[in-house]
Amino acid sequence: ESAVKALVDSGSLPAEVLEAPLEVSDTKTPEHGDFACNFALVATKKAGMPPRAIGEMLRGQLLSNSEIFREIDLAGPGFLNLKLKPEAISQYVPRVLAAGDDLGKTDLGHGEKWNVEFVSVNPNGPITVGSGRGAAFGDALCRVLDAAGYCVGREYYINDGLNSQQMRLFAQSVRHYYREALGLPTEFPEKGYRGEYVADVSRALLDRAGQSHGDEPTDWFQKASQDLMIDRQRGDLEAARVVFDTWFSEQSMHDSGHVAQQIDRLKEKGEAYYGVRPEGVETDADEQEEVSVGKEALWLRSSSYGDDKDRVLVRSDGRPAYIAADVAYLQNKFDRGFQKLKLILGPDHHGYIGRMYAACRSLGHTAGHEGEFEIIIYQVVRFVKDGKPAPMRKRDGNIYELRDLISELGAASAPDAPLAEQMRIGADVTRFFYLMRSHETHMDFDIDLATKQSDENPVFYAQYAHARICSVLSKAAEAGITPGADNYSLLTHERELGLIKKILDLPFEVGRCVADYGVHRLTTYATELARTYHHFYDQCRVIQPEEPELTKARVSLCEAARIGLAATFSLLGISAPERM
RNA sequence: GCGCUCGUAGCUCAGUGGAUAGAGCAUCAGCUUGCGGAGCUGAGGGUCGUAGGUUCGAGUCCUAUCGAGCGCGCCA
Repeated sequence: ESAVKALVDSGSLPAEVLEAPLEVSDTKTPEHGDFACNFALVATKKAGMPPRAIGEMLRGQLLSNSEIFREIDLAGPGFLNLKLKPEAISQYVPRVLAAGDDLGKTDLGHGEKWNVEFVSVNPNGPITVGSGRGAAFGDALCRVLDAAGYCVGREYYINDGLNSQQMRLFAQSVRHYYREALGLPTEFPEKGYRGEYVADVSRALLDRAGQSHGDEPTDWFQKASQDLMIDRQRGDLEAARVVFDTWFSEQSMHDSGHVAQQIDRLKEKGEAYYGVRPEGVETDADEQEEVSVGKEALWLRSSSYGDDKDRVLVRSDGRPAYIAADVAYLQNKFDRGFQKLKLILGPDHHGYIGRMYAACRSLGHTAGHEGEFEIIIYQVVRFVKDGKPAPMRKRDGNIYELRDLISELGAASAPDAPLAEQMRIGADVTRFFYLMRSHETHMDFDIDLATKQSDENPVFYAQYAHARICSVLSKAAEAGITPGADNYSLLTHERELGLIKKILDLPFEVGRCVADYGVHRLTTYATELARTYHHFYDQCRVIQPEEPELTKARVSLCEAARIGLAATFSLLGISAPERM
């Protein structure tokens, strides 16, 4: 940049070129040097000169007053290929050692308070493999945001509203099994929940609360079975190493009057009105009946904030609709001091974005990628098991649970290991597989393949590199050599320098993940870093008694690579084993 | 019908408007007096769905179109 300025100052280039963006990027092939600069191409129009002429001037300027460039080539249509002196690269090794576990951390976020809500599965079933993707993605994103200097609150919203029809149906299903176990007259509710876990809940209820509740109303069963289900969900998520700071109850906002308060506020602001469904919109039979009674629902003016249509806030029978609690919940998060709200939702929530953004705007807040509130949708993951798609619905009783996926993958990878070790490995593999793909792309998760081929799993490839380094380091330690060297300029081998550059990419990758939430890049990075280490290891023998200085420098580089791998694993929520 | 997402190697998928589009798996051929061979080296494999457009330059941005998935309730 200063080189460009100098050229402008000296009159060689017109001032307009300062408006052109200056970019320096990695190169794809080694012969293109360490970094490439396309400025000459970008600036050619502004300068009114051919790109190669600009490039030549820039090259001369950079070489004349720089101590870090070894060589600069002008290539192709006008790329500047910058080659750094080895010392300029190797000097970063001690900095990585000094950073240690903090490698990759930045202060991009300046401690800004962010709320990230994810998973938030209704408390009427265990965590499924479908929600597992959201769990792994949300958790990894939080880890990345933490590392980037944001103050992150991880939140789980419990849909425990007593007016929820789904939850009432679930409670009635539990009640049926409970009464059945006691021999009381009962009938399975229409469209009730049939999964095995429903009977589990009723049995747990018998254990915990005793046999005297057969005549309790649905409310009682809803509260009791919710609590049991939430405990189970929490356990499922912990098996995947996903933990939350806050488990927030929807019902608590109804109880405290917060929901009613926010509804009143919207009415006062003129954001809501009483009325019947607009003409020309289809209504079903039940609704016709209700409307004919002459009662009116309260509508939110969401269409004036970008939504397709207005939404019912309070039903004509006086019960608040689901979105009322959502509005109140949004406001509640802002009231708790969060500056930005992120909501991670599954692929069946596309239709949700418009109304939620509208609701947010009606509260006087901004929404969207740059706004105070943003919804991030992850795409479907399809599971193939025993050669056919695995169903994940809750009501057909055939649930594929996240917990089972973890234990299956763990058991397949290490059949002889103790259970705890299997669960650790299973969590590693499960998380890595979920995170390998961009959250915004559809993905297939082939269980048969993941279990059969687990030996050649990319997660083991990366972890193996870490274990290998640990082995080398302990071997070095036996010989009295620990990380830390006097002369890092001995690191001049192409693969040594390549490894250092790859380690230094980590903070850059973290920054990109924050920008577009593409945390899957870290799995790619982990694989690349592991490969770069294997390449180095293959050609550069680390421990050489006859070369004590070089050995010390290389041991230090090994430690730097270990730090880089461990930091990446930590961001992904994957373990960094010292032995495999 | 409307909206969102996706379409890249046999399969699953990476790819920051840049140079010869990459990885894993699968297939084939090699590498070990030595620090962990769960590794390394090499080969084959591509009309980036299709057609236009934007520009010095498009897998990437825009438009259209075809195909696949998901969503569109006074359910949550």
